Amino acid sequence: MDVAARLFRKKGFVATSMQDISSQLAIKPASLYNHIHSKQDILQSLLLSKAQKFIEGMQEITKSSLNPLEKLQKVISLHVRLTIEHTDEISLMVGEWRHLELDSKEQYVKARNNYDRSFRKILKACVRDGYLKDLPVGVMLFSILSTLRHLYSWYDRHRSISSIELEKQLYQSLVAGLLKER
Amino acid sequence: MDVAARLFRKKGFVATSMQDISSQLAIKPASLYNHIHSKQDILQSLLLSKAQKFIEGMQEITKSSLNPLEKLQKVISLHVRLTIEHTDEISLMVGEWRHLELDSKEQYVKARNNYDRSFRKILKACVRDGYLKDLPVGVMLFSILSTLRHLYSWYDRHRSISSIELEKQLYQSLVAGLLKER
DNA sequence: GTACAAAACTAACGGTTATTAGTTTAAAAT
DNA sequence: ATTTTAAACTAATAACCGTTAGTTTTGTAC
Repeated sequence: MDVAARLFRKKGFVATSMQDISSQLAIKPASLYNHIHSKQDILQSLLLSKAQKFIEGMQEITKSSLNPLEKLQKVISLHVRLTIEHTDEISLMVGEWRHLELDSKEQYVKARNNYDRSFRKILKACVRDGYLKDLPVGVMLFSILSTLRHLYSWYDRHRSISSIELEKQLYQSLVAGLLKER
Repeated sequence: MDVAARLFRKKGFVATSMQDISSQLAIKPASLYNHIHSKQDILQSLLLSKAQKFIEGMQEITKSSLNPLEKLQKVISLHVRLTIEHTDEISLMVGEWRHLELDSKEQYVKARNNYDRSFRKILKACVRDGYLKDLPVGVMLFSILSTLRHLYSWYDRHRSISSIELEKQLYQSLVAGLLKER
């Protein structure tokens, strides 16, 4: 799975052949089928398992008793942690999910929409409770989310940074500027 | 080229066959070759021509006599304009450039690096001249740039918004929070 | 040492791919 | 009306794809 994830990321799912994967493992393509059911199955496992981690992380944050701003901070922290731990797979969540088929695709999209909705709720709560300036939440959400989603590409070029430092800088860039002076 | 761009965006370059393209045009796959040299050529034309537009836009801004903050504003405006005018092609610049081959790939990467460097210079100048808070410019650049680069996906779901309104909201979300009070 | 299971192998399958060569039709120019 | 040019066509090619079936090797448990 790790080899596949790395290759899918580098070449894309469709451009990666079973031959590519098997040769990295020093076995024949057909031998792969002793371990997996299909190429599509690899993608599904990779994507759905990581999507699940985001959902779980978000659920934990949502049902906590933190204030909205602290929740927002926790979400950033969640993205940073998962990005560092599963860089390749996260990159697939951005670029290769459209090659999922049927049920798995539907399932994935549903999970992502659900996640986005939770994120939006937190932002709205931040505005409602006076933590953030009263700006249109749509572009605000998009801006924060697209930065967090593509973090893997930045992290690749700055692997030496600590997760704590990265979280701090992201908070500075994404959130601190939107704080309401109180 | 428009049909190809739309299909490349929807299904990905590799997953899009010449059959896919030709059938949308109601001709046979082989007939395409009266107009183009290869599938790869389509991608090259699409990507390099739009990359050129970004380079040109950035050059014009760079050599203008505006102050750094105004330049930053102009760059946002450039992204918004090109995103609205060439939504499909811009999406390819994010997701399909890795399927470029040899020279064209090198050329594309070089152009993008060059663009990023110019962007960074503007940001640094903003900090130097006291327009923006003195934060690490790396994450700041990444955050702004990744939002602007993926704007096409947001724009798709909000096509009714005016470019001026979009620019204003982006400025609010991305830059206003980083302004130094003076 | 023998039995069993896991995981490798070879060989082959039908299907799709981008592309070419050669030919015919349609449109435009003279 | 004739010539020229552009753009469609048919047919074929070689390469590669994911996957299956059947077989052999390898490692483990008794």
